[in-house]
Amino acid sequence: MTTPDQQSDLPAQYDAGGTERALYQEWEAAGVFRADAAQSTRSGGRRAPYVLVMPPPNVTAILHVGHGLNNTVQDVLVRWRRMAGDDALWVPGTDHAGIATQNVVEKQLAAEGKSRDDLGREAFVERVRGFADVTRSAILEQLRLIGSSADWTRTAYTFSPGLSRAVREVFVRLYDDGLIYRGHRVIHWCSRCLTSLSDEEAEFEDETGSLFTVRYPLADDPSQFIDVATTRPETLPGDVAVAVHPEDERYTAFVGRQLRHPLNDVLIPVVADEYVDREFGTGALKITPAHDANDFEVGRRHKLAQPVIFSADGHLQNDPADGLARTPVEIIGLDRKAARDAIIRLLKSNAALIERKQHQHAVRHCYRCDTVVEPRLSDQWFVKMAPLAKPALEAVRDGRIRILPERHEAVYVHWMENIRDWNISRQIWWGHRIPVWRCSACGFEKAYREDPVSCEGCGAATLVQDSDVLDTWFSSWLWPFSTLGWPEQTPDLKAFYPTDVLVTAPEILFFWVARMIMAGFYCMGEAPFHTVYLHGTVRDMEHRKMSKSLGNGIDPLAVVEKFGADALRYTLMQGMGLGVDVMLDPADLEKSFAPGRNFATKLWNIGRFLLMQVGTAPVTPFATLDPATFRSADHWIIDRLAHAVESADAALGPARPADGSWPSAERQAGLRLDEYAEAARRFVWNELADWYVEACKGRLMQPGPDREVARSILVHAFDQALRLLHPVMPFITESLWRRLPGHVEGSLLATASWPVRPARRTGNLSFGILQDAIQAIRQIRSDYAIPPAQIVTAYLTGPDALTAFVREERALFSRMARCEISEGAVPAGAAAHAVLPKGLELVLPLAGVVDLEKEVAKLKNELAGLEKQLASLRGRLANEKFTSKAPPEVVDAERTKEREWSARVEQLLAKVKELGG
RNA sequence: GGGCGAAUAGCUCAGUUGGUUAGAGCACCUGCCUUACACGCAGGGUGUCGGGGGUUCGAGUCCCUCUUCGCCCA
Repeated sequence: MTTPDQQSDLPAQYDAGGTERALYQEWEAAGVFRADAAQSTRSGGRRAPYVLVMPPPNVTAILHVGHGLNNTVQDVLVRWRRMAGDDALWVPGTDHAGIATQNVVEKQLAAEGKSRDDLGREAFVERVRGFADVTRSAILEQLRLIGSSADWTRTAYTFSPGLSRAVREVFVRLYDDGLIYRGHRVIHWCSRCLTSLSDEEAEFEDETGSLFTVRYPLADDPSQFIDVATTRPETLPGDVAVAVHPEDERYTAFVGRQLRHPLNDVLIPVVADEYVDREFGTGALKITPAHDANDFEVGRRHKLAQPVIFSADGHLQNDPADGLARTPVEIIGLDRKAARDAIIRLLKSNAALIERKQHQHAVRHCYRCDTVVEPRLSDQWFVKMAPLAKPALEAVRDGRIRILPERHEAVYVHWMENIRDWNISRQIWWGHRIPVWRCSACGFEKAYREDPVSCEGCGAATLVQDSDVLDTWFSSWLWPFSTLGWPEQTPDLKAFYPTDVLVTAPEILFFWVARMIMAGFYCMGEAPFHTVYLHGTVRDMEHRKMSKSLGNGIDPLAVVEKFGADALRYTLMQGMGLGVDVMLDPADLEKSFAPGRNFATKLWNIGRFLLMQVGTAPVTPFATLDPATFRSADHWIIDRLAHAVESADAALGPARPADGSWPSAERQAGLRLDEYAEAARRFVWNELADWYVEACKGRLMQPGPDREVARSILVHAFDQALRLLHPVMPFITESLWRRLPGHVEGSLLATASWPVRPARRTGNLSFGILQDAIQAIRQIRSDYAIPPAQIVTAYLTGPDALTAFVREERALFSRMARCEISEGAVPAGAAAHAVLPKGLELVLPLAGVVDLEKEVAKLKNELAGLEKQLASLRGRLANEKFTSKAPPEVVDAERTKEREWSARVEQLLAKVKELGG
């Protein structure tokens, strides 16, 4: 019964803002998010470890809705497993983001009119460190506002002393194993960031450029020439040869002869090389070894010079080591764009430019600043990847690691099979400095775990440390174990490695995920996780990625502010099929987040009503109820609960492979967060609220044993529903759960047990008949526009067992259908008819309202559709080929269907006849 | 240029080894402020499963082909 106290305790509107912060603090204070290494089964404890490592956001980042999505997925998983009794750990942290962070600070300096060179390396690094220390915690703080239940006591940072030690340790091991080498190679160079980039950091963008045809005359006979096609005339000064295909008859006579370069008169040879594509352009290729990776290889094969004709910041020069004046004086010092225009002019004046036409091609850009990448010859440190890739490839092939959605596995395998060495040098200052020292006296070189004092080779104190720093990913690839203390053999490392699921975006499959797998095998001898879950991207209504430059982003904290964290989380999860992008409208947050907001409000109202109806008096524990005292609705809701728990479990799990490797049947199972959210929502809204709560309304008004059964089951079903929903809507469920009668002071839903599926009851499941009857009456009411306030009367015919059952539940029936059941004989005259399964019929005499013709037409319409289907079904059953070839169970099912349809056709025919149709 | 994938309701997507009258959410239409909720309740499916061909007793599902689109890689 309602008490004034409770009503004031439960405001009509759920106040997310006033609730969430306090609840979060309560969880943290209670240590809910802290994992205990000693409890892990790997440490002799009794709980299975379940571990996620958070993809570390950049220190420069602020929370965007992509982070919201990524972290909500992880939080749902970790909260689910925590409730399921696992030793659940979610490791949070941040990434020092070398190039990005250095760029931000350099911009700050530029605003002050300074450069990093003005400060010098040490002071600059200190300045960046100061900046990063301030920004680092901001995004983690924001993650708390969306409810992330990460273990903040274990917060990691790629540039912390501990993780830096891990970086140095793995560098030295790889160096000593011969897997790190320094190479003189053509790499991707960003002439704005002044650093090299890995293949992954130099991203392709399609561009419309030009394809130029340039004429190179023979040195000893200027009347003969070769026309060469190029997209990059600015590299012409660096040409050292022209290559043709050895089997290209057009050029056979030229091979071995000298050409006069049209720009600088330098003599260059014609070489034959199979790399040349005869179909492309003129079939002749200019070779610029220092500014094209393929040309570099061709140059090596033919022992050609490698002049570097661009300075580090992208201006034309003569290579000081080359000795030849290849670059015309008047264009020295021009940047690449100006150089191109100038060279085109020069070629035109020499009549050497033969043709210029539009050309579509993919051009690499710096992933940080979007500058066009310059291939450039330089000394860089590389990791030899093939040996590392081998076990990482095997693990995915044999199912120790699965990648969801499955199609990404093929992408992974393809990349791994064609893996290229990894350029890990960056010519910047913010990052882990390469721990290699070289003796300027004797040339001795070695990688050191501890800074050396003097040269091991000659004893002189002339060691100099390499000036490059490491690619940031060289620290993030250690993340699953460096965060747990590696290379120390810590209790955490023992208890929590390997981790379970890696949740991230597909864009960094190669950058990060693949490399983590390789590092896991190299350092730990074991895969770092058994599942890679690649989720979709948040996009706007035009399917564009959300980005700062487009201004189409959504601030998740604004959403939290407006609708609460639960609304944000639920909306993201319900819209997120496996690998499917989430579409949100930045211009209309109301509409975008309506699913979460509406459901949160609905849940609050269900709770409010249910708790008021049930009251505070003690409730009989569900487990002690005697099912013999259940009404049909009780059996039904328990059955629906069982189904909901089963669906949620099937959508989320299995949590891990049973034997260390995924059997093919489970390889793509689970992690359907949208299906989990929908299963829980359906139970709460469409079953518990729409039917069961309504069905209980009458029962709760009359004291007695039946009221106690209803109270008990209401409380039980709602308790289970809140548990089911807690991972996706942690705040509102927690605040409702503690108000349930019988709640033990101080106990938290966040640590309550995950629902266990009740045994499916085979007993009384006849509630469905009532639902059919109620819906049929509602439909008739709607068809004839009967005002809701008007109570109608129905006459019941059909098998005795069914009519008796409906009469037994007449109170519920009349409440939900607003329809009384009459005991008398069906009166003559116009009436509406509900023809239900199993021979049950409801007749509603609605004098003056029912249109007999309309009624007959409705029945005939249904009859026509059914007869058509039945004819096709009978045709199939009459086909001897079908009955002999189809599996017996299929044929049986079709026969059963034929009987049911026939019965309904009979019923409808009789009805039409009765109505004189 | 190479690889992977997609095309099902207005939108975003499910649809298991081929076997119900092809489903869900959102949107939409109609009627309702029915004593928790209009951020709600009740009722309603709005579809040539991209086109064509084939295999089969049976195809949204398998094969071929065409068209369109997306992603990754060079």
